[in-house]
Amino acid sequence: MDAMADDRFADTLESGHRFAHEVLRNYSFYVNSAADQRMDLLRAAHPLKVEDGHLLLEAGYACRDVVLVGRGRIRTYIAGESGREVTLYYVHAGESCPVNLGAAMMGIGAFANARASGELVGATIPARDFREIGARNDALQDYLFSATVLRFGEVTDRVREITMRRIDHRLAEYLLRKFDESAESPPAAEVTQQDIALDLGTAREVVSRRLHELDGAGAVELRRGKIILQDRVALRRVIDPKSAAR
Amino acid sequence: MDAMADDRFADTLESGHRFAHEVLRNYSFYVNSAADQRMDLLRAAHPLKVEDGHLLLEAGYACRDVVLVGRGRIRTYIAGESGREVTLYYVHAGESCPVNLGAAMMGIGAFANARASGELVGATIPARDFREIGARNDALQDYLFSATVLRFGEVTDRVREITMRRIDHRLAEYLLRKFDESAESPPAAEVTQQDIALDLGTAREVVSRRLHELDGAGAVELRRGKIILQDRVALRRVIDPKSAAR
DNA sequence: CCACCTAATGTGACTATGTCACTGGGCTAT
DNA sequence: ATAGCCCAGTGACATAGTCACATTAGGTGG
Repeated sequence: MDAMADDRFADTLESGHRFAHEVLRNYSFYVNSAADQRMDLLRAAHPLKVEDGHLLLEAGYACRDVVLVGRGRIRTYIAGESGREVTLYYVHAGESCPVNLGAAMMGIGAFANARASGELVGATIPARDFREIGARNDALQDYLFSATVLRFGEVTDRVREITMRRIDHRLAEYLLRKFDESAESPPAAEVTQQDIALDLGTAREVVSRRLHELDGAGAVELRRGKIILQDRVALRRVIDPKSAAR
Repeated sequence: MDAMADDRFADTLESGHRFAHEVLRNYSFYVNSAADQRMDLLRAAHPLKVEDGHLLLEAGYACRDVVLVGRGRIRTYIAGESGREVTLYYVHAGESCPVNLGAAMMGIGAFANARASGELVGATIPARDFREIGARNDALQDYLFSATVLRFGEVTDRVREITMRRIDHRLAEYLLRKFDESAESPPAAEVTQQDIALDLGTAREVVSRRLHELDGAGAVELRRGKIILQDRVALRRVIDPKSAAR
């Protein structure tokens, strides 16, 4: 379905379905489905709008709905009793979360937790309906497998990072990524040290100390809830002493 | 297909296919497939027999075949340059490895390494053929998704263990599992400390020290390449001081 | 049986990371 | 202003990983 055909199609929908369509159009399995199957999906979808921090999945608990993201993102993480957490990955528009898919499609308890990270707009489809539609939809079957495998890869990369790399390297890399996403100048990352700790799977105190090293080296400037880039080269040097380049 | 029908079916096969059948009969997608699709799988399968340690998957490299296990097991793990490794999971008869499936079905590089752990007998199916057969086989599609999701759960559990639990607890649990599998009396685990370290994702030295604590506590007796259970209750007490029970 | 070799194990010293307990600063809603 | 709460800083200590060697149990070939 090309963009124009898509727009014409959207115009024919009643408003409830139009909203679902806006969410679903991000998903390859929807776009690649036949028209009648698309309608089945639209009919099964319910609008979803939740605020920051809303709990979507809890480890050990089954879940009734498949969640599709239209705007915002979901953070999937594991939590220990001590309050420490490790972010597994973020789910953005057009993506999905195998923990959610697995729990919904297979009727098993979730392996991890998931929360809205910032305001989240999307749609939910009852697991029952999703299963039914999936049973006769190859595009959806393909999607289930490939989406899950790709996340699997992300998680194994996570394991590698956590077990094999030093925290200061991972922190520097994390900051570089945030700075690249920043629209400010100089680039700045609007995150608390706690946020960083949760994403890296370490303790806030550790982040605090490493950040002060980076500060001392003149790589960054620290503010409350904000970190400002001072010297990109110095920051790169933490990861690889030779690559002062770029 | 019930057991008797299965035997009759096997008798009709030529010897090459009979071997593949012996491997494939462990797999739900094969058992649940229609007869013609089973034959397609048999025809595509090649026998596989490799010795201990044989490398089956290497991180970053594509792989041409889907591996099916008939006897023995495969260890899937990630490796750092320092020689440390973390076992992600073991693949037994009738199971499969999403890293393998993903790399083969999607033509991408493997996320991790895999080696035969002990002698391995099974079959390989060229990725090309497996993809083709999969495209028109719902049982196979289902299997791909559910097998991958279940491993996904195992790996997230791994992450939880590695990041949230103390090594001595994990070690004690590991030993208890090994002892439960032991046929000897008193139960004994025939593993080197290095093996344990790789499975737990820690360093051999750490295992050595923790084992000596357990030895000192009278929980186990240490031998070269072997650990013998002395006091199951003491071992349990490491994990949970209260549960002296059982 | 013995010399020799090697994989497996033992250990000290040190570094890196995580935990605990507490301090203090800045922001916001009364 | 002021109470309360995030957010951040820090010392002291516990746990885990690294590095560099020393030691030893078993196996092998003479």
